[in-house]
Amino acid sequence: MVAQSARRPRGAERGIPEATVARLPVYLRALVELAESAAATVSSDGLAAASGVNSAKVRKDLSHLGSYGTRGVGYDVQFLIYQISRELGLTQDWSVAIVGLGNLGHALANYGGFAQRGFRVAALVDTDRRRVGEEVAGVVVRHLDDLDDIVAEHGVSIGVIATPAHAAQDVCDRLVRAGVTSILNFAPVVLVVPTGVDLRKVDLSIELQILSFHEQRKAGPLVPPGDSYEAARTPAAASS
Amino acid sequence: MVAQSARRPRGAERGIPEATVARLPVYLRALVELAESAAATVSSDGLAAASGVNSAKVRKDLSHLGSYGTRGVGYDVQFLIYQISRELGLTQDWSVAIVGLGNLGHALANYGGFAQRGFRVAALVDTDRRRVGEEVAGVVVRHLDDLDDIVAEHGVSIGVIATPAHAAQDVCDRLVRAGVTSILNFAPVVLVVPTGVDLRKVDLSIELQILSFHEQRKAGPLVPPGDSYEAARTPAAASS
DNA sequence: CCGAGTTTGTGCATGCGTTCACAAGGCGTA
DNA sequence: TACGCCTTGTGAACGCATGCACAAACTCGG
Repeated sequence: MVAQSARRPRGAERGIPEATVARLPVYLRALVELAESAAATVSSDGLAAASGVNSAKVRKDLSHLGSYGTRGVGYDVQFLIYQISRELGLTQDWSVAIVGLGNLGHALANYGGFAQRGFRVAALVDTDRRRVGEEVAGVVVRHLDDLDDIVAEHGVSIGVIATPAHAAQDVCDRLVRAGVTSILNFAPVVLVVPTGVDLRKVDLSIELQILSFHEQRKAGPLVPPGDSYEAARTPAAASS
Repeated sequence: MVAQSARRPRGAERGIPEATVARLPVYLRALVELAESAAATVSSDGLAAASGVNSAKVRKDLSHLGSYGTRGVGYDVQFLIYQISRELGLTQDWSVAIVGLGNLGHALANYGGFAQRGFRVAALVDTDRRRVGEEVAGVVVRHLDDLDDIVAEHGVSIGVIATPAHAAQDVCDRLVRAGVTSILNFAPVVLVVPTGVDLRKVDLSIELQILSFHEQRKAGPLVPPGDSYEAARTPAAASS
C-alpha cells in the first residue's frame, strides 16, 4: 500500500516488517498509559492485553527493535517508550500542512492527538478566498498558491489532504512539487504519487462498507447470489 | 483486526477473503466513475488502473463473486456495480448512529459520502446537555441515556464512536447492549467487544506515526540505534 | 467458417505474517 | 552457590495474499 523505502536484504538487522511498524504506535500508546499508572516493567503478556494482540506477536515485534527485554522480568516501560519513539521518528518534531478546511479539515486542525506525538500543524491551506486569512486552531489559513513558500518556511514534510475528491490529485501534485514526501489522504479517490513519496489513505466510507459486508453476512443475504439484477437496474450507488 | 464471522470451510464458494472485501469498495467507486463517463464495459486492466492495483488482483478478486466477465470483452460496468453492491450489502439502507459531537463528530455528521452509499445517519448522540436538542446536519442531537430507545426506533445496526478516548469503552458497551452489532471507532483506544460484534478502527495519529517512520528512514536515522537514552529521559510522548 | 486478436479465470510458486512451542537466560531464595 | 521459577527470543510450521503465466473462451473481420 505504501510505496517502497529502499530494499534492505541483509538479515533481520534494520528491516522492520510493515505489519510490525503499524503496531508500534499501538504499543506506544499502551506503554504511555502503563507509565502513568506507575508501572516500571511490563511483560509481553501484559502489553499484549493492553494492546489487543497476542503475546507472541508482541515479542516478535519488539525483537525487531533489538533485545530490549529481560528474561524472567519483562520490559522496562520507560526504556521501551524511548526505543519505540526513536524507531518511529518521534524524538524529533514534524511539521504538518493540512490542505482543505471543510468540516474534516477543521476537525483535524483542532485534533489534539497530533501535537501530543510531536506533530506540529504548521500550516493550513485552502483555495477559498473567504477562508484565507481566517484563524483556525491558532493558525492563519493561507492560499494554496503560496504552497511552495509555506512548505519551505516551515520545513513541512508531511501533507494532509482533506479536500473534495475532485481537487485531491491536483493538491497532491502541488504538495509533491513543493517538496513534501509523505502524504495522508482523506479524499475518496485513488491518488498517484512518484516513487519516493509515501502515501497513506483513510477512507471513512470504505470502512462503513466493509462493516456493511459483515453485517449482511450475519443476517444471511437477503438477495440470492447472482439473481434479480433486472429487477433493480439502479443500484444503491448512483452518483459519484 | 475484525472479529470473526462464521467459518465457512467449503471450497471457494461463498468465502470471500478479507483482503478482497477491503478492495471491493474501491472497485465500486471506480466503476461508478466509469459509468458516469458512459463506459459500457471495462477490462481488468482498465479497472486496475482506475483502482490503483494490478490486473491479476482485480481478476482474482472478482472471481470470488462469480464468473461475471466475458473473455475477450471485459466486465459489464452496470452489472458489476450491481453485483458488488449486493455483495457488500449496499442494496439495502443501513441506519448509523454517531456518538460524540466534537469536531470530528460534526465532520462525520456532515460528511456526504455516507448517504451516497446507502448509509443513513439516523441519530446523533452526546452526553453534553448543552448539545442535546441542537440540530446538526438536519438531525436532532439526543442524550446517550436514551440510546436503547434510539437504536430500537431507527433500527440502528452500525455505531460510530467519535468520543474522547476515556469515554469510548463505556459508549461501546452501551451500543452493544442496545443491540448494535457493527462499530467504527475513531477514539484512540483499544476497545473490547463480545464475539459477534464487528469492530473496525480509524486512528489518525497512528497513520501519521507510520508516515513518520518512513520519513525518518528516508533521511537516515538521526540517532544511532540503541543510544542516547539517558540523555533524553523524557521522550516525545509524555501524556496520554 | 476460420483464424487472429483480446481478455478472463485460475493453477502454481513465492513471500509475508501469524502462531506454536521451547530452549536460553536472568532473578530470587535458601 | 545452587535450584526453581518466570519470561524472553526465536526456529519452524502453517496459512493467507500476491503475482506470474497460460489455457480457455469470446469477438470480429474476411
